[in-house]
Amino acid sequence: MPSLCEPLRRQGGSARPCACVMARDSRADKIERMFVNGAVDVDSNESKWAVGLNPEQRAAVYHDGSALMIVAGAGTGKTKTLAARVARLIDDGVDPDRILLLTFTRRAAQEMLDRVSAMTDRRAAARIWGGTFHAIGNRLLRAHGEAVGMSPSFTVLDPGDSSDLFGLVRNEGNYTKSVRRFPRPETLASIYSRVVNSQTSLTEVVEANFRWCIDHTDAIREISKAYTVKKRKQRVLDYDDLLLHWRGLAASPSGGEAMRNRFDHVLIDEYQDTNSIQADIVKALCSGKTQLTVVGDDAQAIYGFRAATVENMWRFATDFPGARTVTLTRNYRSTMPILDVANRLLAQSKVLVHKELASERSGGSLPRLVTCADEAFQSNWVCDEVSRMREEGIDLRDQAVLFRTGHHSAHLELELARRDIPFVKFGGLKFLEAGHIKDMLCLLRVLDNPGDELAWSRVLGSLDGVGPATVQRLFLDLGVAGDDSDAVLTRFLEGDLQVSPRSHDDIESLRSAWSDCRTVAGEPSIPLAEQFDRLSDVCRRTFPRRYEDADARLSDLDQLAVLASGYQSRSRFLTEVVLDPPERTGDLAGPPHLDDEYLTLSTVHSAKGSEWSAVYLLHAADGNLPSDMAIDDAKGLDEELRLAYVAVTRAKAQLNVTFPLRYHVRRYGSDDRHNYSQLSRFFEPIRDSFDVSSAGVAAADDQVLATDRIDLTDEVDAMLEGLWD
DNA sequence: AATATCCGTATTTTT
DNA sequence: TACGGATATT
Repeated sequence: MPSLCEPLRRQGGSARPCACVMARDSRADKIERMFVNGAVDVDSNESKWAVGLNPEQRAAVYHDGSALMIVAGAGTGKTKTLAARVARLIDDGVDPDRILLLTFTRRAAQEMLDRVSAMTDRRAAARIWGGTFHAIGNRLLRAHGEAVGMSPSFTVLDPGDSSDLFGLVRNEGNYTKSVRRFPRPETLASIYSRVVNSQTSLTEVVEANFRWCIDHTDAIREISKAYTVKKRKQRVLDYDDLLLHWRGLAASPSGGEAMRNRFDHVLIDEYQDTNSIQADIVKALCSGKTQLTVVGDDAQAIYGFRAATVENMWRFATDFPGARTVTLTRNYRSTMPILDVANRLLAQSKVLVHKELASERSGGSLPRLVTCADEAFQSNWVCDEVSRMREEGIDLRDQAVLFRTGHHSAHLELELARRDIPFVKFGGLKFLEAGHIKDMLCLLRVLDNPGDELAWSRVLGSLDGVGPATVQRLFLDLGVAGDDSDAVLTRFLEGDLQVSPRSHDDIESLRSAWSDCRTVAGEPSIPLAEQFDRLSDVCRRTFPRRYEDADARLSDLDQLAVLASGYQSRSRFLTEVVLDPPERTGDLAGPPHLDDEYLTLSTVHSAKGSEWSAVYLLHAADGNLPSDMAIDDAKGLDEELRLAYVAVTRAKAQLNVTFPLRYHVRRYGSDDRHNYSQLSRFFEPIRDSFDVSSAGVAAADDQVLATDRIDLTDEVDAMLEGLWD
């Protein structure tokens, strides 16, 4: 729908359209209040996306002609601005199929698209290309990869698969035998990934980030090469390959032209967390007439470990001559006392030019800093406080507990469970890592790509009476490593297999299920949901032997089947589930309870982009935040500081920072070895921005006595008991 | 050749 | 705790 500003906007970026919209501000404010109250019955002459934008946001939304970088501090309405810009483009007549919206997570993409579709034609919004770099890369490679000699039917390896493949290569050479402490498969995979993503030499990467592996550099080089060869042969791509091949496609003469003309607008969120390969892709995409918009905040760059570099932001004007920069500093999320903490944290940075955030919200109570005697006091304090806030009307959904690493919440999780406070944890273990999930996915993967060695070995190894040696022999007999992968499946289904007699039943079950599900002439014979049913039959045979809790795992498969029923094609499902696995642990634990009240537990990394009324930051102790692994390195330390910044800026009204004085040294095990810790060096200098208190510290001596009394009583009782004999 | 059992060792963050 | 690796047992 054409807005009143249409003719003026065409002139691009002038002050006049702004003035024109500003004149309607009081009405816009009223409409925004209606939005907030859930009344969305807006006058149809109003462009919904224009509602409630401040002058800087408006400038970003209306900008036209050159590349645009929006520097958006925390809570300054960057999602709103980007979504409004996309909606404006659509209303201006840009073909939504020619708009590409790249985000950091799938969740962020979905949120953005939801907001866009609320502001403009819903059907148009649904046609936008939105997703992560990896997901979009996957989609484009399947569509255009053939132009550069790629098979469109590649399989995507999840990070676990990559590690397994490294493990395979690692075992084939005799690396582990010669020397002690050879890097583990996951370590090899992360070194490799780091090399690829940072585009620096292996020697440099090992020296800078994996010093403890330095003696094995040559072996790592060999293994990495062998890993690459294996991937190519099996027609599988890992996460990094999706970016590398996309870049290759965009740079190639044949594919590049199609890429440059594919989109009219490319918009990228969280630009501070892109790496140099992603920057190359962006440059290739936007070298023609395509218009680029990026949004980012160098103060929130927290993915350096993944070779992301804020340089991409700092170099933006050089990379894209004539680019315009718009800076958003008005914070609509947090109260000023919270922003004081954020500002004072950022002022400690050695690398950032400090930008002050100013709150548009009045009032607000002082953030609290709580020194806890130990983890138990910390968990108790948080649970008490969460419940108290809930009684005061702040839903659990509007509260979150944040921490630096996944296991920092372990103790709290137990206490929450004990008190029946429901929670979900983000950023912990991925369900893809569960063995039984992999079992099922591998059954599907062989059907999808019979050249996939990893999937074959997992499936074969799960059969009764088949171990490593038999797997090896079957590989040879079937020619799994050969060239014609489809023939491999035929040989398995129809050929004579040399296996022990006790394997026959399992093999027959597998053959029968696979035959029913097999793809014939490009078309699967039965729908995906039925394929799941048939393959579950195989799992029903193998699980009881392999897993103690076979029943629970089988019912997980039912959940997975529900997830799968949303997809028509097997390969689509496999790819999506690898690129976008359910994020919350427990997603498969029971029926979906999305509407339930629950408290959010999240790593700081996974909390990026979210906000809650009340935020609790746990373990704000030196060695945890900053992590002790980053302490020697100035760059790493600065990233930890930004992590603290991201954490505190998630809070809207109530910020609580806690740390236990006494904490267990060992992550595992039940011994009582512990250390005494100090408040994080980031928070120590700004204590006076907090309301400081403690939990259990003054009463520590009493506590010890109380414990002693209990022990003593037990002893006395035990002694007395002996007397009755 | 497969499976059971025991030992020793783990460095954060995620697409 | 959990997993890889080595050794013992079926």
